Amino acid sequence: MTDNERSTPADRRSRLRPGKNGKLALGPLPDLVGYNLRKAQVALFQSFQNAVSPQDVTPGQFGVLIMIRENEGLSQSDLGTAVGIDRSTMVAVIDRLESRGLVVRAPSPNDRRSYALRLSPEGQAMMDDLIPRVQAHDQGMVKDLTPEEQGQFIDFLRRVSRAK
Amino acid sequence: MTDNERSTPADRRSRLRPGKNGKLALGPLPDLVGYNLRKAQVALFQSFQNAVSPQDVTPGQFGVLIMIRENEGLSQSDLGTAVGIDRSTMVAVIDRLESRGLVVRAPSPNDRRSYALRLSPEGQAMMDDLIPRVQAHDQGMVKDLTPEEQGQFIDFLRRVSRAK
DNA sequence: TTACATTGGTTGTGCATCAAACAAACGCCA
DNA sequence: TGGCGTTTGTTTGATGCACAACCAATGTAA
Repeated sequence: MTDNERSTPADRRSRLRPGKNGKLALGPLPDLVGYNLRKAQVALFQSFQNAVSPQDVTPGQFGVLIMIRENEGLSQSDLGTAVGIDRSTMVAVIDRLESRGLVVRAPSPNDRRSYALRLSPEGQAMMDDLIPRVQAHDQGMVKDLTPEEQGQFIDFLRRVSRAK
Repeated sequence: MTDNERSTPADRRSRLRPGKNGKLALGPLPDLVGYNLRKAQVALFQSFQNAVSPQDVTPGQFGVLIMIRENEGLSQSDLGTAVGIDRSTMVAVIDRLESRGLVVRAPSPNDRRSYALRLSPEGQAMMDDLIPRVQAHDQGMVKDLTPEEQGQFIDFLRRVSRAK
């Protein structure tokens, strides 16, 4: 069963090592929505990295920065709720953005426990540069879909997100 | 600019804290395919966890286990290439599956550097149980889509994955 | 006002990911 | 047969994310 009865080196690489030929069996995976969703997300993530370089921002960080930009003064917890990540996770996220000089943790005027987050001038400048590039990249991701299909696609994604 | 000119506690929570009302501005995010893709993926991930409990397998681990099941004896590197994760990442992934008794690292008969991975009997039994449940869960994710829409959706996802 | 519940941020743990560097093993070729 | 480049698995260090436990600040109700 372990396909190891041949001898020549060529055979070992070409026929007995299916991985080298990209001929691995995938079983039920290709028919699963989840598998294809995951693959699309991975592809998007990687090309996103490429599109925003040399800024080195992840899609998640981009979302966080957008939310801070659009809602100045919000707290880490509210931000986490909005973008769907845990508030304890948010600590390290903001740590990194703050250490890069993009985000400022100002004391909240109403609540001494929380911070009022805002973009630094550098963060604002970076986002002004980044947003159009991210939008262009996003268009590139669906360039093989007609405008009508693009609308359907986003609609499907939203309906799947809601389907718990 | 920092919306902190009001006074009453009620105001602070109800009007000055948009997060509490779910009324945070989202800026350009909702129109980005990537944002919606990401959200759908998060939703799927969480409901997947729920659907396979108490087995405690992530979508990524499920993919790895399927590939091992369908391609007995493949190496960690080939497996990583197939599922799109780095071979250094694969070390810890297999470590965990092996420590749970699901996967066996057998010595490769041709190559003393590599392992021939296969499922243990426990791993096979678990997958026999898990695969139908994952397929049912997958159907549940798209239950709000008509069969035709489901086909379109998977088609769109594949085209997006290919669009580098 | 005091006691209890809730909230905000932090720390610690664990998982998943990649890049870089390395030793052992392998393959090719002179 | 030997040497050299390549491949495999590993380790280390970094980022990213989740959850539980914790403490301090805040809110609320008796």
